[in-house]
Amino acid sequence: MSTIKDVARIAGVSIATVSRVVNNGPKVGKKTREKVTQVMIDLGYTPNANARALVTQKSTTIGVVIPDLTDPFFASLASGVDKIARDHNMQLLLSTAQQSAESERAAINLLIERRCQAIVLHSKKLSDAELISLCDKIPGLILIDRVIEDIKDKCVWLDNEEGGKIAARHLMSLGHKQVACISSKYQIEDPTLRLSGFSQEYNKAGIVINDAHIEYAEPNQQGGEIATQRLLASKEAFSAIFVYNDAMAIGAISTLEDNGYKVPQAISVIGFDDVLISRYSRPKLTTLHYPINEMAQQAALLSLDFSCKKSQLKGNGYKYIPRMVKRESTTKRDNQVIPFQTDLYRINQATYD
Amino acid sequence: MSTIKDVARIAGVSIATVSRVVNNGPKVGKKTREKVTQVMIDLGYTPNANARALVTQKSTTIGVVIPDLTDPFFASLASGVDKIARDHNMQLLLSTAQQSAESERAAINLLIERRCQAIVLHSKKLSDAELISLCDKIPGLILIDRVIEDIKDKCVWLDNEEGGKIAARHLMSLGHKQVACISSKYQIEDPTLRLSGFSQEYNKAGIVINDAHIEYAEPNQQGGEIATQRLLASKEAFSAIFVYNDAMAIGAISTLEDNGYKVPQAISVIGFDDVLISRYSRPKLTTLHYPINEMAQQAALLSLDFSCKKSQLKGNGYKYIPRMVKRESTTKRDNQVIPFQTDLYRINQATYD
DNA sequence: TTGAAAGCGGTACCAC
DNA sequence: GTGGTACCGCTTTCAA
Repeated sequence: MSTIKDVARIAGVSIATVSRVVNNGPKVGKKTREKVTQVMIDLGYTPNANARALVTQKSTTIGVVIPDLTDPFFASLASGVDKIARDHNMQLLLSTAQQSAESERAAINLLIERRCQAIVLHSKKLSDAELISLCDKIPGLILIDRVIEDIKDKCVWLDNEEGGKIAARHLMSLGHKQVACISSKYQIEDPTLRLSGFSQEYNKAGIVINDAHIEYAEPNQQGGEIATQRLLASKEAFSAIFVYNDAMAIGAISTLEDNGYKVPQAISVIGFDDVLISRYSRPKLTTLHYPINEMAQQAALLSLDFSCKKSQLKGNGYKYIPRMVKRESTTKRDNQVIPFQTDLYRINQATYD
Repeated sequence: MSTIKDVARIAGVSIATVSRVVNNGPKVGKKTREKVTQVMIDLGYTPNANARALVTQKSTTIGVVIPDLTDPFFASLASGVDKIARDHNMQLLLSTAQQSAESERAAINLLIERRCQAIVLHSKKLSDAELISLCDKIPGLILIDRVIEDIKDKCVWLDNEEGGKIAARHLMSLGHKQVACISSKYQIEDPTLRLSGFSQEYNKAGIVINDAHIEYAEPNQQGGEIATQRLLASKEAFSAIFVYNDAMAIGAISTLEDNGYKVPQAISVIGFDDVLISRYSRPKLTTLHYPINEMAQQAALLSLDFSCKKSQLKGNGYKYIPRMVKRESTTKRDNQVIPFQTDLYRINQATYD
């Protein structure tokens, strides 16, 4: 691979001149410019971004740390950052971190070694303290999907509790007084906050959601199926279910219909996140939209700002409120339908692949 | 951000020694090593990967060019490359290219500027000739989802035609003699090959699929719905549909059921790709598995090989054959069911969101 | 076991 | 306008 020296030598000029041509610098004679350009083409010269980054002390990459690209949610997050990167003629450097503090630390470190100006970090395992000191070290580090009070101005997050409240209000407005919840214990914070907001809102209306109406399972489709089976087996009465996320909600619908409960006619189901699959399910899922792509873009922008030391002013960070997306899986409570018919219930021996 | 010089100065040693410590080089006194290590920690020293890349003439990044991270198919491709990158202590540098030759060219160029050793390229817009000369320039460049005879050894692709044949055999084995096809005109090659393989296999069995049984639409859910509506409106008889991809297949199922045709009891539907949503649909989609993640891993590995100049031997590249995934949307043709009842058909005025 | 020094491929300042 | 050159941070001989 040819270098700037090769170009200079062959074009019969100095490397300084070549550099000027490459960077569209001013004060280059037309003839010289043409000659150099031609040599660059002949040689297939491509400037070395590493050398450039070294001397200019700035990389043109934005780093992102996420657990897994395979999850459409995180893919969307990465995609949002990528959009901003492209808009600024930068590139995405991806660091995937398994769900462990050690791994997250390593992922961030790789980004720092590359001297990424801007870093968007999704971290669920690192402690607040560690994150705070990291933010201190890296001006352009922004936290996404997490809020830490001391460094709020560097956080972009979703109000999960408010999301729960919105879901509650939606179901209440449809006349649902007996509701069940499916949550998850396999993550921190998010499930708890969503559930808590939901309960609070029902409590405010004088309805207490007792533990018998709450099931916990793994946050995937199968988890939703299992939780729903348990809910049905408990013989508690309910006309709607608030589910932790869309995958679980789809599992819930599947089990409900297998057992003779039409969704939404007999039982309404509301999910959370509004991931791709929620639009493909039948019935299409009513859910709360998690604007992760938009949030990621905001985080990237913010990160760029901080890395340029522009934003020295302490803001309040960016809190997003999920938005209701009414599709087909929720409807008015129908008094004709008995929410739960014991004799109709049968265990559905589904096989999972 | 402190440099190797800072560490050397404060530790009272030369930068050469610090470098040795950083790289676990041999012949460093135990005391010196400890002292230097301590200073590195105190200073929060992180080696500069750009400087390293410059002097060692090798970057520790694998580049990937894809159209869009938001599409789970491409996310899975990127994820496969990322896995190999991690396995080799490297990182993923992502370059998204819009669907234009210009954009693909720019995306590749960014990767070359960064001196990526290995590049996995998904390109549908660049000409064979351009790709060939590019492969010539960049030893570690590997093409995925495309095969060019002259540089076959640098290609990793899927046998789409064979996929069509497999689908045909599956439907024939279930007794389906009257079949319809939904394809797409909005892409090159893939739809044509899949359809061609499918037809060939049916022809071989003495069944000709005529044009009235083939509909074209955009390769998404809505396209599948529209194509199916047209198929139904045509009043042609069929008991199964071979659909270009899973999203369209889900659209097809939706329209069929809305019009009173149970899937698979009345009409079987088979998709292609086996993307995430095919497992979440109801009924779960029978489809052909496109092992993109695995292929991407293979491509990354190959790329690494070539970039090390190990693989000078011309191989034959890697051709993958899609695998049948039987789920719920296909079943034996039921002679009791009249494949198509004209009087039952009604236009379904669906609204799309 | 350690240090001095020559680059890697650029940029940018200073002369001319 | 153009050229000379001092770095950027690090690796890697070669000597000591």
